[in-house]
Amino acid sequence: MANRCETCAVRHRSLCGALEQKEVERLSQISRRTTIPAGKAIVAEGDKAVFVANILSGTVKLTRSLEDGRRQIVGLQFPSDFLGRPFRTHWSVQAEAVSEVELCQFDRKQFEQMITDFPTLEQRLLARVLDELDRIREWLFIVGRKTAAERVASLLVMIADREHDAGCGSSLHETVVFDLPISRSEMADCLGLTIETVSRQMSQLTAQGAIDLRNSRSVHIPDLQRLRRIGGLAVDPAAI
Amino acid sequence: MANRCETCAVRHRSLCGALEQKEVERLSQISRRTTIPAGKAIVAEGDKAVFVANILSGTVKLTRSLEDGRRQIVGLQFPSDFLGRPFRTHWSVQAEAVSEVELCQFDRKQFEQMITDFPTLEQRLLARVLDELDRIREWLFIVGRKTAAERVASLLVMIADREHDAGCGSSLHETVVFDLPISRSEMADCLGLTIETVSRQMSQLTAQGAIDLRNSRSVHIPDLQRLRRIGGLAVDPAAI
DNA sequence: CGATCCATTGAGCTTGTTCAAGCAAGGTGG
DNA sequence: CCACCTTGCTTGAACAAGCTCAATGGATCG
Repeated sequence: MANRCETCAVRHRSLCGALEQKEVERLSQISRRTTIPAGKAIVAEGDKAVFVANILSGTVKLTRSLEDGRRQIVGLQFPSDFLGRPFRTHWSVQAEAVSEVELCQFDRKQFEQMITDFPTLEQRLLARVLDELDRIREWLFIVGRKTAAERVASLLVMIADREHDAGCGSSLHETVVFDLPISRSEMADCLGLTIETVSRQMSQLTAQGAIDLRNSRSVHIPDLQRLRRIGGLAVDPAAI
Repeated sequence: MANRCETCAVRHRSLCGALEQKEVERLSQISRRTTIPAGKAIVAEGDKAVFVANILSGTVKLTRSLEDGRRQIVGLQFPSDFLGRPFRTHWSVQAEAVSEVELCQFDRKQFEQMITDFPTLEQRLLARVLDELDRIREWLFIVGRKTAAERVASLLVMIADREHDAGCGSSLHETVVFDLPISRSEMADCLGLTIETVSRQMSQLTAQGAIDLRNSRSVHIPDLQRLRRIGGLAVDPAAI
């Protein structure tokens, strides 16, 4: 398997998209694919950071929790996202597979060497981390200051955006249909709410006609802009 | 003023600490010092990103807000912290001077060029952004899942930690005295609470003897570990 | 068909908000 | 120097958003 990167589904959207042919080859040599079953922890808070990875498929949640069971999801990651902490010896969050997850792993130290050798890689990583910082700041705002209804609407919009993030500047009043990658309990942990409150808000959004649930996971959004408005979000999709 | 960096108060703690003599000189040439009075906005959400900066003195708050007045502080920055968004054309948050602030500004594009030319600078920046990501994830957890009392205690601990972050591994049960850089209203905006709730919690912490207020800004913490426990934080200072 | 796992719904309660008043410290001007 | 504001903090009482506890409903799976 000289260069499986050539057939990688997320090759161009991921970090690796920055690299030249020759560089990809070197990266390919230190990569290792793994599959993690749904629900399994990938790493725990405090674990030694031995690897970093690109997500090839599936959804990963990053969580922090207290001994008494309170839990907060501090990051949701999707295919092509980068998972890991270069230049850090330990994980500061737990990472868990929400669905079955395929990873393209690299030994952390070797990856750090790659970063040092290939500035384009480092710049792309920096840009990604800055993006993530933006997103989590937005998230902090949502959790800190929005009502339950606004939070749930915001989460749905965010997931809808990230699910088909390819075409971004699409038309107003667009219709979106997608499967929620996460359960009600995980939605609650994202939003700093309880399951029950999330459920009630979902029901209310349904009653208002802002969303339409085929089953509890399958969401139909007839008018994304309207949901954005309910969530108190900028109506301009580019603002994210 | 050939090289004012030599006398820079935050030289070694800031990004620039990574640089060689020759590099510092080049950076020095593109730097410009400015002073911003307390309470004044440095940049607004959506502003063009024309500069980045190191904070030399003072405290900066990063905020996001809704038209109806709801506001959330999504970052507090102190001397030696880096302020700005390299590789981004616009600001995604408002930055405001909490106290009078001195900045060491660089033209964004020139700074980006420096980053590209000096990998050590880029790596140090990356490490900083990763640190900030960690901190804000911790923050999201606090705002999403902790009670008012825990939030206020956590904030006090965080500020105490950052105020005299020099000596970190100091003794248990240590005593700390410091001035709050922020008002009650800003504390509330950090924590997703109201002024009144913050005030009540401060009173309660005082009643419990966990803190001691000379005046509303001057905080005496007789036992930092105890306050950590009240805040539901790990008792190990290194865990941050 | 029961068993299990989520999700939904209801009723009452708690925490933190809202609204309103009071208080202390620091100007300002007569 | 003292009345008068202003500003920021504190405190109280009533209220409401979201939580807790409990019951019910619907899938899916052996």
